[in-house]
Amino acid sequence: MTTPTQTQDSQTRILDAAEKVFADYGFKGASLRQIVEEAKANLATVYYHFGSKEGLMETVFKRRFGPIHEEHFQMLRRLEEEYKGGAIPVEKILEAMLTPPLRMATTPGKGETIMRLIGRVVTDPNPQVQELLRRQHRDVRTAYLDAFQRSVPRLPKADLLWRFEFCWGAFVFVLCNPSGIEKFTDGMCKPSDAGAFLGQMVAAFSAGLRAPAVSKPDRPAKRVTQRRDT
Amino acid sequence: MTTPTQTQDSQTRILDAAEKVFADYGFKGASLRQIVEEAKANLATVYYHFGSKEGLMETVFKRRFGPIHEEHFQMLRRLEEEYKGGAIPVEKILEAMLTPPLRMATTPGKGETIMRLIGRVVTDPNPQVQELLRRQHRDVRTAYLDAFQRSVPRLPKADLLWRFEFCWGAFVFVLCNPSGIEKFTDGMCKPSDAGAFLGQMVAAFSAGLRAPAVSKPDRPAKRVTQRRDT
DNA sequence: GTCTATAAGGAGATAGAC
DNA sequence: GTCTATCTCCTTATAGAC
Repeated sequence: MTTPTQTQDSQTRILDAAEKVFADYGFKGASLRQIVEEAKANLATVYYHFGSKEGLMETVFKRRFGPIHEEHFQMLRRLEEEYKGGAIPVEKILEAMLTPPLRMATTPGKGETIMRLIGRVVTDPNPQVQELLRRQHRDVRTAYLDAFQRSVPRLPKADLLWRFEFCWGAFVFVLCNPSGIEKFTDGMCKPSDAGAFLGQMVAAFSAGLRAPAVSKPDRPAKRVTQRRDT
Repeated sequence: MTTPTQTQDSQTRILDAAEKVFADYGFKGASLRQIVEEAKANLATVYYHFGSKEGLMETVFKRRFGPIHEEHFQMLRRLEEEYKGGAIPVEKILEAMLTPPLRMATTPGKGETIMRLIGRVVTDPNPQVQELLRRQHRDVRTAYLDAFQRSVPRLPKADLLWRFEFCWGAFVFVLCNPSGIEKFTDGMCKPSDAGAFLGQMVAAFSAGLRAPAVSKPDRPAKRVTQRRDT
């Protein structure tokens, strides 16, 4: 046992500090010196543990986004079992999609920081950041898109894709600047209240996803054994 | 007349270049040296014309956001005349709110850059940037919120505010990374097609705004001349 | 493993010649 | 008005003592 009264090891302190500073200033805007000052650690320690600024960023992301990623699949699998492969109501899919990040983003004490980190990362201009993120979330994305497609089968694919992007965009926009949202709405919207946030998202986007189609209907998949034009 | 065959003066070249580099890398991520290289201008020219990096940023924003701001009010005023101060359909308000930035963001040649600039700026972590932006758009925000409130009077204020943020968030999320959206949707969503983008936004969010309420009904404003509890 | 000292380069901003 | 040279500060990263 190593000095039981010490709060945390330097590695964890640096990760916590990095998470905070990245959330505040973005990847480029955050400096390692700010981070180690906040962490009460030494600059060289960062390089010893994480190799580089980019390595630190990867570790910061993995710590939070890894569990979210796993829970995403768990929740969707559970829904698919419950509905036995049939259509799942859009409300349930939306809940399953938004709950994992929301749960992580309301971790006691660090909730607001994690919330802002998610929003910051998703909208970060740095291609390194974008690549890292999209690579990990591509399979989640397609899994949820498939579920939605089965749930609103008559909605053209293009419409579904637009509305899916809108939903995700609205969500991360609020995550980006939760205290700003609260301020500009005179406290009537509190993103820190995960239940209210989720309820509002589900209400708005289940209606949005069920709205009438805009595009022309998808051309149905060709049937090999049948012909229409004879 | 000054050398008629020269394409543009240095001021304009710098503004164009800055717009591009800010859109690509954000305010902090963009360096003046990158900008002047792109503009084929001299570093000192930036300071001569704009005073500082922040001054350059302000000018870049004003050039694009000023006209958008004016058109916002024009379109809303025209709608209010047309409907003589009564309720305007939410579809019309949404159109009036999204058309000015979309028109600007589809300027021939520079459309994609301006689009990304808007998205980048709105989600930029820098407080300077945020302050500058919100100060100019606060009055537009309240004007459109008022219009929506009259259009869906039975919707609780809190619900309206949430949905308004969702709408704005979805919009700027797409603006942030239009080519990414197009790529991840296999070309089925083209943000550069302003008509399609607008149509999809209006369809999704007019339904979202008309969705059933989530919060309890607002307490009606007190009437001075009347009492309910006697 | 931990820390100090420092390298090497990029940033914003300015002085001063022309 | 325009440009070169430079100042000063801050950045990521590393070498090497303990």
